[in-house]
Amino acid sequence: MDEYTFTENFNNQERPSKTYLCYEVERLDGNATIPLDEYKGFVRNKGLDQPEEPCHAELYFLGKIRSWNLDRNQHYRLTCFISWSPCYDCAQKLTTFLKENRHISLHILASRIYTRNHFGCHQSGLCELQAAGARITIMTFEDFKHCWETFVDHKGKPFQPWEGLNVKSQALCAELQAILKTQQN
DNA sequence: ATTTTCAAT
Repeated sequence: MDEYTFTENFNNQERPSKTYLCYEVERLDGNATIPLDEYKGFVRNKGLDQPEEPCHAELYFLGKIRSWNLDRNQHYRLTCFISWSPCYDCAQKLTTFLKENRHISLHILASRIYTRNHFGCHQSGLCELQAAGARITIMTFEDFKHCWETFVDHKGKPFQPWEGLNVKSQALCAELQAILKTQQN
C-alpha cells in the first residue's frame, strides 16, 4: 500500500467513502506465536464506481480466509486493521464464520467506528461479534505505527502521526467500550 | 451536484 492511500484512509479524523482492511495471520502453538508471512496483505471494498459488484472489504477478507483452507487441527489468530469498523451485516457474517471455525481467533482493530444507517444497527452487530469470541478494539498510535511499518511502502520513512491522533483514538475507544458494554448487560 | 461513514440524497 502506498503512503498516500494509508494516510487518506486510516487517518482517524477523515471520513472517506471507502474502506481498507490490512490483515496478518499467526499460528498459535502452545505459548508460541508463529507469524505466517504468506498470509499477509490488504483488501479494499468495491464501490459503485467500479465494474465489479459492490462488496464490503470484510467479505473479500472472508473469501481469502476460506481460500487458505487453514488446518482445522491447528489454531490461528487473524489480526485485521480496518479503516471503518464492520457494518451490521458484515459483523453478522463474521460472527457466523467464527462460530463455524473455532480454530480461528479474530482480532479487529478499527481506525473509526462505522455508524451509518444500514439495515440493522451497528452496535448489536459488534456486540454479537464480540460474543462469538472476536476481540474488537480501536487503533492506537502503536497500531497505526505497526500498520505503517508492515503494510505501507514507506521507503524507510518513519510513521508520522497526524494532529490529534491520540485524542481521537481515545474518544473512539471510550465510545466502543460503551457500545460493547451496554449490550452485555 | 452536494455532502462528507464500505454512498445517499
